Amino acid sequence: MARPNDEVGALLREYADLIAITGGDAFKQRAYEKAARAIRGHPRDIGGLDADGLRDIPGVGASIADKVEEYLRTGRVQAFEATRAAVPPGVRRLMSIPSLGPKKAMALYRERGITGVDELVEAIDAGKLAGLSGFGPRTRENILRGVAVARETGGRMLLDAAHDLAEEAVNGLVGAAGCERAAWAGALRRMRETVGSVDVVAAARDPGPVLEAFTALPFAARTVEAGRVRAAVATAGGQRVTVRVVAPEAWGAGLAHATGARAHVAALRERAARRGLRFAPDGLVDADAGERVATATEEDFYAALGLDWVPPTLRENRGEIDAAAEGALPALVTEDALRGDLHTHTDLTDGLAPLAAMVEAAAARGYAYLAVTDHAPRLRMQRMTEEKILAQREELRALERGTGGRGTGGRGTGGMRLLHGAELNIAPDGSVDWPDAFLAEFDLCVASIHSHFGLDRAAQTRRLIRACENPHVHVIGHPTTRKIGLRGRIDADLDAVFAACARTGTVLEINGHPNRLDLHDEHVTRARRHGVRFALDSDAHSTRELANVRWSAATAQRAWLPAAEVVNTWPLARLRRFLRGSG
DNA sequence: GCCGTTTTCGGCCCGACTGTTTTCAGTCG
Repeated sequence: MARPNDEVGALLREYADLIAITGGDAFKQRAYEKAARAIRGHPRDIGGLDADGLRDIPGVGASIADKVEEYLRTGRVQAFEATRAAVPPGVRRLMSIPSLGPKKAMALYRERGITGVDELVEAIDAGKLAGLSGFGPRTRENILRGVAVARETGGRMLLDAAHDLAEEAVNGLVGAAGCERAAWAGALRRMRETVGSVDVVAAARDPGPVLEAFTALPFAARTVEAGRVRAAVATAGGQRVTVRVVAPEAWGAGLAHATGARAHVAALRERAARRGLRFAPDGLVDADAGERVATATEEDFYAALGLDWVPPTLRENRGEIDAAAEGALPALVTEDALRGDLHTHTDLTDGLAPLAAMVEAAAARGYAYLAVTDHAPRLRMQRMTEEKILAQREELRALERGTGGRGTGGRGTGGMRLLHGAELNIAPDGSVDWPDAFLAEFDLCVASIHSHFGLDRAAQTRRLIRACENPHVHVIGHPTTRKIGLRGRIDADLDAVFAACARTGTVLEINGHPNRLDLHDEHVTRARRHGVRFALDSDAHSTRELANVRWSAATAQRAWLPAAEVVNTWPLARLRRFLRGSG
């Protein structure tokens, strides 16, 4: 893990789980969870902080600060070791299956000796859970379904984790002897929603020293493969990172080969063959002359095949090669084109940063506007009230005027405009929080499903369509509610929902949280056919997470989406007109 | 274990749903 904040967050989270599994104090467990979240979302790198500095992070007190300091100094925490030893690591992993919490995970271990997911599935198949209290047929079914969802991602990395690892690999390689350049490729560069292995390409005359440097990088726990021009390592967490070294004059072809999906590469290879060229991982070669065709850049490579350069997010063989041949590739929406974010949270509900900090961070991104959309009351745990959200509105207006806000010193927003909103909850019947008159006072409302994921198709479809038809609902947040590796999509007739969105002018969100990416690219493609408009949102719960729109933009690109169809690329005046229903 | 404009102890995020129970524990958002 690249960032100490993430590493320490994971450590504290692990300890919180272990407290829960071993039946420790629930408030202590919560304290560790809270500290883990606070450290992960902390805007500054904690690597250089001492115990005093750590204590300034809300949720981190003397005890946790000392433990974190010990960890940063020594790589371990003495006080955690005993608890760790009492629970096999696989038992904790059982908790990642929906419907299995700490109590059930521990029961499986104590009563049946189960210490991992595979063992659990075997035990269910063999009927070994019979008679175990709390594991009736429905629970066993839910477990098997949960495992199936988890296996779909099968240990693949989410985009943010893959990206951090890739950056670390590339940064480590560019300093290696003789390495002229290095870049990440593969599924990550195409921004597929999950990444099986992080693939890096390096350019060098002599591959030896580069490969040596690669297998010696700090994250490389063991070497999986060590060839003449290729190497692969696994991290301590079992994540795979590969590198291929190509000659500098073959850089373009090598990078393209390592980036494209198999079908894209195969189509390029055929195209090359028709031109008397051979496209291989190590470059492009004139088949007759046996001479390498220089491709110093990817543009050179695609040009050699008579093609425009294809953006990596399109390299899936979904028509991009024909489009590139005809000069008809689409102008894709980019992260830079975004003028604002329409779905963000503050510490008024479950966000980590105060309103003023979120505003400041959004302004630093160069946004022209920001919508603040904290949770509404039906998400009970967030304890939202009319009074609290109205007080937030006051604070927000004051910030915009440059006359206040907690700890801002009246700095205001640097010209960025603020939209006051909320993330409403779509009830099973399709209704949302708060009466119409109250909703009418918001600038923008996102509405999302946060409960009753198991309704049948007809009910779920009706539910979403009714939410679309609500004139106060502007955006449907994370429309299918899937969480990658954790929870499947709700069952709904999405085409009917998309049609309702188009008819009512309701925007569909492309949520950039790396474990959501919802809508995902294929549904965006489908929704486009109905004429729907989209919002690329971060769903940020901390200042750092505002950057999640990077993954939203990538997902949108994979659906060939142009900026014109993304409402938060529009100037505020046009966005407001659209929200009011006058398009 | 954290926290404090009701403060150094005694609270802490609430309540619905689910599957299983026969009156509720566990899980989740």
